[in-house]
Amino acid sequence: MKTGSKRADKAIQVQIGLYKVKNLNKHAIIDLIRFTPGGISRVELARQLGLTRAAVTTIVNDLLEKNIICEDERKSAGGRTPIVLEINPKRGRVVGVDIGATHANIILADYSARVIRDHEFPLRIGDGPEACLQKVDEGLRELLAKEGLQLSDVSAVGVGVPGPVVVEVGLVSAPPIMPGWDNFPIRDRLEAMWGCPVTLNNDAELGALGEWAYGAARGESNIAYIKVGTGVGAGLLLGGQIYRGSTGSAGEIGHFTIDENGPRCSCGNRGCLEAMAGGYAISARAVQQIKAGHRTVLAEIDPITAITARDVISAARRGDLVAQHIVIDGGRHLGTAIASLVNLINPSMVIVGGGVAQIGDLLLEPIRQSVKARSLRVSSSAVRVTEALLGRRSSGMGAVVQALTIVLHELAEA
Amino acid sequence: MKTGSKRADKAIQVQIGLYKVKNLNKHAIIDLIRFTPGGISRVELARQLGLTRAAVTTIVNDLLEKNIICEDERKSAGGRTPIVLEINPKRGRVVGVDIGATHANIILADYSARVIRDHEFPLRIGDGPEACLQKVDEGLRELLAKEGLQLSDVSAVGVGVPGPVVVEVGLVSAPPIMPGWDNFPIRDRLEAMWGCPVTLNNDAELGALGEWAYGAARGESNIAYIKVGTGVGAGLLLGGQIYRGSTGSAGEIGHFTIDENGPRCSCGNRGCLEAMAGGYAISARAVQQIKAGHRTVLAEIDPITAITARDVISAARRGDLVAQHIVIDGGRHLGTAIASLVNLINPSMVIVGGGVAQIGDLLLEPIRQSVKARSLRVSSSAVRVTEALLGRRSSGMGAVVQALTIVLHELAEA
DNA sequence: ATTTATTGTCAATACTTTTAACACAAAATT
DNA sequence: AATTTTGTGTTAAAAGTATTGACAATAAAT
Repeated sequence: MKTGSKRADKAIQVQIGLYKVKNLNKHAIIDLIRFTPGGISRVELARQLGLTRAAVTTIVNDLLEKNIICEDERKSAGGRTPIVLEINPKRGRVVGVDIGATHANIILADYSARVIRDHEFPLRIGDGPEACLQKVDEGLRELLAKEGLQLSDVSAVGVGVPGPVVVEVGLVSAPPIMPGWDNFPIRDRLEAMWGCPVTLNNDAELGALGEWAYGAARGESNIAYIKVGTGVGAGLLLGGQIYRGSTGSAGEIGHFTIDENGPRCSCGNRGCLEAMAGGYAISARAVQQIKAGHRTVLAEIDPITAITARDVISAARRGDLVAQHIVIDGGRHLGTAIASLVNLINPSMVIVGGGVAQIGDLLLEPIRQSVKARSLRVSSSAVRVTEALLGRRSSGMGAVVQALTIVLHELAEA
Repeated sequence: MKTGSKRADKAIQVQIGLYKVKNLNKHAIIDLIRFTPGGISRVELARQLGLTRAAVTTIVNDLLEKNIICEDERKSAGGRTPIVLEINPKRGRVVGVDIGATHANIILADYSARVIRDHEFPLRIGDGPEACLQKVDEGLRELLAKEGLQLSDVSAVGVGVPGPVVVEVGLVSAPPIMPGWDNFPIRDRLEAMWGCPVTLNNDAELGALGEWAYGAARGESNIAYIKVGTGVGAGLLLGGQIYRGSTGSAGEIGHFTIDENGPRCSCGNRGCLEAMAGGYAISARAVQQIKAGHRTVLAEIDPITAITARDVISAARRGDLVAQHIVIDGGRHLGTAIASLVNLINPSMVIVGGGVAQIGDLLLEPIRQSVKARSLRVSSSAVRVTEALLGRRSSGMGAVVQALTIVLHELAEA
């Protein structure tokens, strides 16, 4: 019947969070601009969103007026040179914080998500929220000071933590590895401290988001980011959106049963992935190998109970055979779990990140082999298993994405 | 700035397929009407979709004019009696077909998805597409004849098959248990045979959809439907939508590795779920028990190699202890796989359906126990494990939902 | 009978998008 | 060098969809 008012098909695909659906197309345009590397022209926007050029022009003019985007370089084509639109980087700054089990990472970025400066420092999640958030606060102030900036120069902050997050409220619920944080009002506390909007998310989720936005998974719709650190967790991005499940604890593959008769896990079960391939399992395995008399540079560490997964990794990288075997075995177990994930989720990409992932193919190859062997051909042939392109910054960049999501859509609405 | 043209928040959540996003709110209203049991008033529509009553009135009037919906009964409330809107059942009929490994099920339903008549008959998927589709065609014609109807009285048909479906094209790709069907143009063939639109989907997906629309999972957003039959497969409904993965093969839990050293599976690996809890595994286990000298009514079947999973189930239901133990063991293995699914997906509900599921708690209890023991508390305490409310008709009703989705939104667009 | 609460409609208005015509710019062709 | 082709971006009028705010309808409570 009527033909008018056509809403963009892809608008729904493009959107990240659940921002107000008012001005759907305006938000879709913002997102398409920010997630297209090198900017995008009006015509291309129109094509991808199924809108007319005229409609795009009006919306774009509005965004230009508000100084959210800017017309930048030009690229040659067939006809008239298109004007490339980008998010205006000079408009302001946001911060992404990735709080891990043993380290925290703070990233200061401009509105087009370019890193201005970042800072990583040790921190023990077990010290509880008060002490940790204190340290993060200090770290942030320090970072800002180095750039001659103040907290008031930051428009929003995204924060990632290694536990199940109730996003709407901004706290973690029943986290396995964050003693003392249960139900602590993390977001509210930080908003009070910093005087700007804060979003709290799970770190693996943010890893997936970061890699999707600026890393290895650009343009993919169904991906899993595997964070291999002290624990093992997955962040899922399904149908173009972060998937959190019904209570925010989706992606907990650390306690996948891999061997019903395997070693005991801290959760009480046997043969959990974490008990067989996590950071603790890796160092424990090293100790065991040394005691069994295998020759390795790791034996020089004293006491041997102080051996960390990091030590094993770096020994493996330097060619230590025992360490390499430990890593390869870990990869095989990881692969078994990832194979199940691939069978269930059928992603187009699996990205391995986190501390342990820095070794690259030594870990990836056994994973790929297990996945190929253990998952259905339809799924395994459709999936690429790669390492995180953003390295240790995946989650931090995901946090930046979330911060920018708040800021940009807020600005557009105003 | 502007206030006008507010699109409904929930619209995106409500939508099932990816129908044209033009007239977004009209489609959202149709869906909300069809999936609200007992109908829904204009005011309630406005509330749930975030629209004004006036806007709803105009859209509803349009739908009334087109005879898609009707004003039906009335319910008392506080003030003026609301007028309840429902899909007009008299407007036409659709058909849902569930093609399984050993049986097919055809459902004839009116536009408000009420079953007019259904028909189940044996069929071997291994006979290939030509023979099977022939049989389905005969079955449908027979069914229609009994109601004095013809094919031209059917507006659309939804079809489910037990393999990975490429929905856009309407065929299966590399199905593990559908020899001869690979790349056969199922949808095109059926459309040519029946002269009406046909959608092809995976049967487990349809099970999830059917239970979500009219069964145990009404109102839930993240569910898994586990189809336990000859094989084991899961249908996922995540974020209110069917989730198919990147190549349409999501939900293949049949080859989850449960025990790295378990029995060989037809897929070449060891310890797959299907090899430990599928229909074949169950009957094989029964034979083994009989040979080991255990007393069971199943021993009366001659030859014992002819024992089917159905026989074991019915024996278990009638109290045979050996059969019950076999079922319980199967449930435990299923539970292990489901626990991994729960950890990864964090659904609010897991629905167990398919042939084997008819025994109820005898199978469900061991599943519940395994899930509770093997998945994180955050997730396991949020999930309810129940049996399919629609019984053997879950997938067929899902197919009806798909058929209606085509028809109703097509009518609304015209 | 009157008040109160809730449902549904109508006309005027506002906002967003389309339509259709045109201006602009660069490459390909004559 | 002039012309054509192709592609990009703008503008004004028209169409479509939703909001606003006033009002009518209807049932329960007082």
